[in-house]
Amino acid sequence: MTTAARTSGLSSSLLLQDQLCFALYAASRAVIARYRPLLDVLGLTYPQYLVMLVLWERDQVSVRELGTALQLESSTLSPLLKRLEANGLIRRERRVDDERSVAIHLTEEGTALRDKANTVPLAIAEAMGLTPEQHTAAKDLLRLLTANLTTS
Amino acid sequence: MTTAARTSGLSSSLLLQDQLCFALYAASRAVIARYRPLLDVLGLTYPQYLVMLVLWERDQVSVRELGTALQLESSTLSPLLKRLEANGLIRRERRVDDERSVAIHLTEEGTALRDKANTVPLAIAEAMGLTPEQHTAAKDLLRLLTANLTTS
DNA sequence: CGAGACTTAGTCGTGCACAACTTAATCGGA
DNA sequence: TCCGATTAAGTTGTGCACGACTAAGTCTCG
Repeated sequence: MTTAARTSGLSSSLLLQDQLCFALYAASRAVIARYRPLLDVLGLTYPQYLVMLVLWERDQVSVRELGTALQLESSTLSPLLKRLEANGLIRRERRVDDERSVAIHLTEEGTALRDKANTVPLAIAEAMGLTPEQHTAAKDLLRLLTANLTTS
Repeated sequence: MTTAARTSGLSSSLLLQDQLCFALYAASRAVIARYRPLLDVLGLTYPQYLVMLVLWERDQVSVRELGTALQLESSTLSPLLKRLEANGLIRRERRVDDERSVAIHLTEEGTALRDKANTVPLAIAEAMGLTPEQHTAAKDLLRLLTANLTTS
């Protein structure tokens, strides 16, 4: 343990409750659990919902672009996208200009689902029960953390 | 959208990057990805590591107690514990006083692994790159968030 | 031009995560 | 006492996540 870490109070113990990593893991699952009943109504899982968020924002994205946005591998996305296609929410088509690439675009049904999803973010935000300041602080800290962990 | 939410800037948009939930999900996976190479050396996955943390803290816990500590179902823990047992780190024995319950306890090998794991928390804390204040603030916010989400 | 390097999706295997359910043991009150 | 309710662990099925790998298309440079 470095002097800096010891004097700063940075946890280097093996106690579960000391660990930020566990707080993160537990919080993430708790949030997803809160989403579940709301997303069940829409016929979506949580990762599927995230894919739909990207598509509602910008249609016609490649699998690779989705992976960049969500930080997911094609080995995760390919089966997930197949399920979304089987459920009639998206279609997948090889790009004409680059046949390695697959363009994902919304069906009419997929586009329409956006209206039903409109109430979800606020319902979750309210269930989180954080003040606006806490909400912003948490988001900023988590983004910083992710950036630190992925850019080195 | 309530007036409070609108004026406070609480996100009710469907933009991926606005969402605390996504920041949380991405950060959690980024942390686990950082752990992976360190835990590979110990022959553990991340959830297995969490179980070992509990056992290093207090041996002889039931599956139920593990589930309470880690917020995991027996349907997640039972197969995980089987793998830990197959790897020689733990043993499972039915309690004599209550045969519904299974006591999990460390083997010699499982106990010994603790020494090798000692360097892990600090390595992760340093990779996170947060100041002690940010680290504490993040932990506190995530605990508050989890508490709010699970107690209502 | 043409061969090797690179890129893009996708498959496969392993290990969570969780809902729904089952089995077995224990408890608790009439 | 005994029987219904409760509790503990485990099974099964579905859907991520990710590493390792494959197949096919594109690029690049000699």
